Amino acid sequence: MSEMSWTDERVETLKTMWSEGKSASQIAKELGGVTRNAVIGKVHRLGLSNRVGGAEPQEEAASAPEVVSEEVVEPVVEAVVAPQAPVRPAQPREPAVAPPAVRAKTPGQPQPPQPANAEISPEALANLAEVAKRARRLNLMQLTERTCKWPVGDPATDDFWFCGLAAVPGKPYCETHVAVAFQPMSARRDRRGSGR
DNA sequence: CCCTGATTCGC
DNA sequence: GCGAATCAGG
Repeated sequence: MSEMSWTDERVETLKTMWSEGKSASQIAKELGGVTRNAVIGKVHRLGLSNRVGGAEPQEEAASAPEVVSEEVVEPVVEAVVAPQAPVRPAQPREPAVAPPAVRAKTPGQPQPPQPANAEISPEALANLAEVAKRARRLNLMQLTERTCKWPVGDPATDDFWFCGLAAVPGKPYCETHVAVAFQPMSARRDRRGSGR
């Protein structure tokens, strides 16, 4: 049944879809009975090869922008982020408890327990509270390679700072924070008894 | 490995 | 003219 051929109608569909930026495989699927190679081959024979630029328009989804006008290049000034914003630490060699999962927004809300304490050893927890007092409370700009970059508080408020104590060489945090950030997998497992 | 289009060449 | 196979690239 069906000698699948390039009828006027099918060619029209091809032209339309191709000009709309659809990929050869998409068109082939739509037409049915042909492979993307067939579509590409036909496209070339029809002379409507390159539509724009070259090959990348992988986009296209539910919402089709329908670009009918010219493209307007507007200068976008990206926000200049800190030199080495450490909020998302370095390489948790093992697992590492994420630092005080810096809350996105929680204005006016105090943040007593920084990390989800449930996973931290009592010792570390104690030091944590104590070190908070000694913390130098540095801001982003004051951080250096040798300062502890453990974030404290809500970044959205002015009640936000970094520990700033002497960091362990090679690590982004001071000893106390390294202890909570880089916990061996085993240690964490031990501490969590229940669950699922 | 998934995908894209481009080319080749026997049919 | 057609399109599978192949190539070149992301």
